[in-house]
Amino acid sequence: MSPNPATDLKSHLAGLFTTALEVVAPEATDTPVVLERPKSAAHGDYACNVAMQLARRLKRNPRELAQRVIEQLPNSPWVERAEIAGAGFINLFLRPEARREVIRSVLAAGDAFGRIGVGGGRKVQVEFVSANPTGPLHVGHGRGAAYGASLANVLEAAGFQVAREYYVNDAGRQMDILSVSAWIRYLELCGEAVPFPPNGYQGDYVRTRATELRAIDGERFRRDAAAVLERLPEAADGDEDAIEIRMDALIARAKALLGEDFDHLTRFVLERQVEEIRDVLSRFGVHFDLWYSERSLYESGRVAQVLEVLDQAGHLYTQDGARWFRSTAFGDDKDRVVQRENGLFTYFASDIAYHHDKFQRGFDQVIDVWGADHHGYIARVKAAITASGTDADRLIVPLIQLVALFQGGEVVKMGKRSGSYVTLEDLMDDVGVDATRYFYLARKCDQHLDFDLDLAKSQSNENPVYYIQYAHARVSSVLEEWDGDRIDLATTDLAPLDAPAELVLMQRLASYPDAIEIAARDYAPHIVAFYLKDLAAEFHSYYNGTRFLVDDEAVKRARLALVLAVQQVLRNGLALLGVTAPDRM
RNA sequence: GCGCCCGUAGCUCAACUGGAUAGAGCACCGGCCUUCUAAGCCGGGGGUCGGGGGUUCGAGUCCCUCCGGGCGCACCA
Repeated sequence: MSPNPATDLKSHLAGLFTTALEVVAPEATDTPVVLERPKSAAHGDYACNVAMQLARRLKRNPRELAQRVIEQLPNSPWVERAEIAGAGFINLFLRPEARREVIRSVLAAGDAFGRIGVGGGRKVQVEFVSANPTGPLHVGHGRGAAYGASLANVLEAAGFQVAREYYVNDAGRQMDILSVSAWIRYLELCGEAVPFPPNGYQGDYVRTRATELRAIDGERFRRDAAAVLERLPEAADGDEDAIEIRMDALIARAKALLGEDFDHLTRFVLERQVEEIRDVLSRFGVHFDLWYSERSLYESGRVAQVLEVLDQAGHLYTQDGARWFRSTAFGDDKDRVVQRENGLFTYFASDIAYHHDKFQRGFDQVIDVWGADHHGYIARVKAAITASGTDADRLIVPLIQLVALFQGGEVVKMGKRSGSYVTLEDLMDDVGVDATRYFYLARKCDQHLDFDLDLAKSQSNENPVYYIQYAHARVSSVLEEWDGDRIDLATTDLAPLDAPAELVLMQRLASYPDAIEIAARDYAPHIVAFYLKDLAAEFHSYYNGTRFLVDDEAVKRARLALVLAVQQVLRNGLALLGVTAPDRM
């Protein structure tokens, strides 16, 4: 059996139209035959608009052409009838036995139903979350996590070979600031009075790191407060520039006083931070194949190497003491600095190296899931990819719009350094993993998201995710009550299924692979969420109007086969979303 | 000022790469539990798809313009 009978059926039907076109419009046989699933079941199983497309080219009446096409359609064992509708649509109605086939397909394929081949085994990388390890994940990161994880699942189901990756920004100044922040908290624990810098990381997790550091390494990193503070530049409250200068001095002082131990401290803090992020994401059902270190790009010399290559190709130049990449030659608004006047590489430089490395690893397509606030960055990264000889269209960047958190009707302000924000962990604990993931996914990623905490917490029972899960649990309950052997249902006679509600459900089941295909094509996992809601709605309606465990054995078994198939598809879809499919609720 | 995203029912959102009468949930009104889970079902009201122009047989969807909201425009990451 083919992994996707629905696709085979579709191409079979398209073939009928192609044949008809050769007779009706031999001069326009190249007109693409597009079959789509009508929104309304009254419009049949498939609709074709080829007559309307032809009408434009041939300047003829579309309904008349549609009639001619229908007359020339070869007979098919699957098609009951074709009819003209609206401006010139040709609607195909499948024979009931053709519709029932989907139940066999679902039950035979099981968890694999909905796995299709459009990806063709191409290698695609999905890099997502990639939040700085300088603090816990917040609700914005949660959205990227839910989106990226489900997108990866969807692509996998669509037949791509998917690698999930987290880029760890473990290099640069913000990492130094984290180290210094932890160090000062540590010094406090040791009894050294060093005032905490206002632009240090204020969160409690920094104190936790300090406590851990002291528990493991004792007073190894202790230095006199006087030595730490000696001749440090002053910074008045509110003088932002002076505060940053003082921080730089503090970083330099820490490195001078600690020597190699500074690096040791940094690695310790980093490791624990990443570990916490990994744990939270794991609890959220989000896993990665690779945690890629930015620092490693420097240590392996890749950054310098890539820049050398760009330089050789004439894409770099020096101005005002800095090294610039001529990104304007590749469509960017302005050229970008890759190496600063002080000799340090910019974040962009390591990102060039990182993307170069991604494509060198053999990915046909690379997907970077970014927050919408990074959109201005796309042009320069694409420019760098083009400059190094790779087709930049192979990089896809879905932008996740920001999440605004509401509580008590007020926007909750969040700041990383101030430590005042609601973490993803808080959200998961309050709302639950299933509801949180569904809530994030139940809208397009480029839609702003107002996350109402009060609503999510107090009315979590009204979340649509329970509606879908409930449908799944109801089937479990029915099957438990029946207490028969499910294996037998896969081969039972389906002929008794002919009620409208049953035909509608079968139609819906048959369109599941289409939903996967569209979701993968558009990088839109929310398509799956909406599909499941529709399927659940049709199931609940069926459930309320029809009793399954009836005396007539043949009818009972046919109905059970149908609802078992519904349950299977619900489970498959929920798995893509990272939501559990409970047997009881 | 320039760029990207968004604007659809009172609220939160869909609308399958231009299709048929723009659909759900929440909220509101009225019904349905002695029968497989009522976290459910059935029915009802509710819309200038931000405004205007254009392309098309056909526009919520594409183009132009204006209005409104968000986010960017560093030798930060």
